[in-house]
Amino acid sequence: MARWILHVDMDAFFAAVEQLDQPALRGQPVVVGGLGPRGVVATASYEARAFGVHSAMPIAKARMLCPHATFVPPRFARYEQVAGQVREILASYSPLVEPLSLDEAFVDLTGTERLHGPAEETAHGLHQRIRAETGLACSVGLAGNKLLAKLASEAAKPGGIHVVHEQDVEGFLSPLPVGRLWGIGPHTAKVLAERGVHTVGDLRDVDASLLCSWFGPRGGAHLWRLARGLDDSPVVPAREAKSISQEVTYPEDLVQEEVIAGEVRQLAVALAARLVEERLLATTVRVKIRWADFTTRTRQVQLPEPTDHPVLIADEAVALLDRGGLHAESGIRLLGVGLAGLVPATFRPEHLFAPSALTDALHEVRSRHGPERLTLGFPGGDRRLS
DNA sequence: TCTGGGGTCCTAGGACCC
DNA sequence: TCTGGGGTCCTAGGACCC
Repeated sequence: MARWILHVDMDAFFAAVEQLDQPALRGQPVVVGGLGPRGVVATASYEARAFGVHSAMPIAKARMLCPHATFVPPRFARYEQVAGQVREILASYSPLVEPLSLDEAFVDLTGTERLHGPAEETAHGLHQRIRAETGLACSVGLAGNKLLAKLASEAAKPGGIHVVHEQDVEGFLSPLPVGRLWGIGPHTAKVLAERGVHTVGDLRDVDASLLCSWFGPRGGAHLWRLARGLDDSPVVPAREAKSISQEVTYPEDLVQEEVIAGEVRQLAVALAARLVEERLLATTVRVKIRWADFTTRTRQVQLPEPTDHPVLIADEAVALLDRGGLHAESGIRLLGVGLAGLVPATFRPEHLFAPSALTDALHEVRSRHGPERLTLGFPGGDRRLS
């Protein structure tokens, strides 16, 4: 069966929410972003974009380009609230909704025709309902897969609907610059440009074997499919986070070792609190450090067993800093701590027994009575330790 | 105008085991 | 004596996304 995938993208989301909540800002240039000396633009309203302001631009430059804009720090809790409203609307059309970020989502409309009518009508209805129920504009793309649906919503901006039918795929893709394709960033775009490939049409004309010689067998095959608008990746509703992290760029570079260790501890403790909140344990601790000259290093270590213990995590993070000579020679602008290898915190042996004592006891019983002898009861059922 | 913060995925090399 | 090949785990870095 032919698929219908819809992509919704809220227009200038953070800025639009600010304009919604503060009517005086409507029709005015608004820039949402970090207001410190090292802040960057998260979202600029269309009025601000007219002055050349765009996402990821240093706030300092945005102030030069558009000094009369209103600059506001982000209010993520509020954006989250509105995003939830939008997700609820989307969920009323299909059980398969995949949020990509706060302001974007895929909806699989395949097979929803009997309930909601043709996909194209659904797209219009959904577009209207978001406007009516949230007061915010969005752009909607509709096509046969995620790759094309996302490109279609971009073509629909601002505030429109764009449908890409199967017979129009080649004509739709050909003139687009390769960098617009999902997965082709600045680096790949540059490598392609050096080889005379600028548009998706150019890319389609490159031999598969040549692409593979440039980007390896996997990368080459991937680009070959992208150029043809081929993508069979499914719309995946909720996915578990694989890692969590927290990092800070300091207004001024840090140089004192004690201060740096203290900051890393603080980040580690905050992350441990998130673990507890989300009922997770972590097995990998990472630190990230960025010097004044922007060189960046990471170090990571595996823990002997999963934990959410703040002191343990903080100790490991600080130890990682010392290992591999991550010191403050030239001043440090960013510190980060990350946790990975996340597992549900349904069972935490370290709180019942000292870990080594537990392990020893298990060995003891097994060696005497055989491996089948010992099982432990879990809150979620009866799983055998191995 | 010096370049955020939250993530995901891929690659490459080394250790280690069989 | 100077030689293997595959599989898996771990670490570090980097590209990419919003």
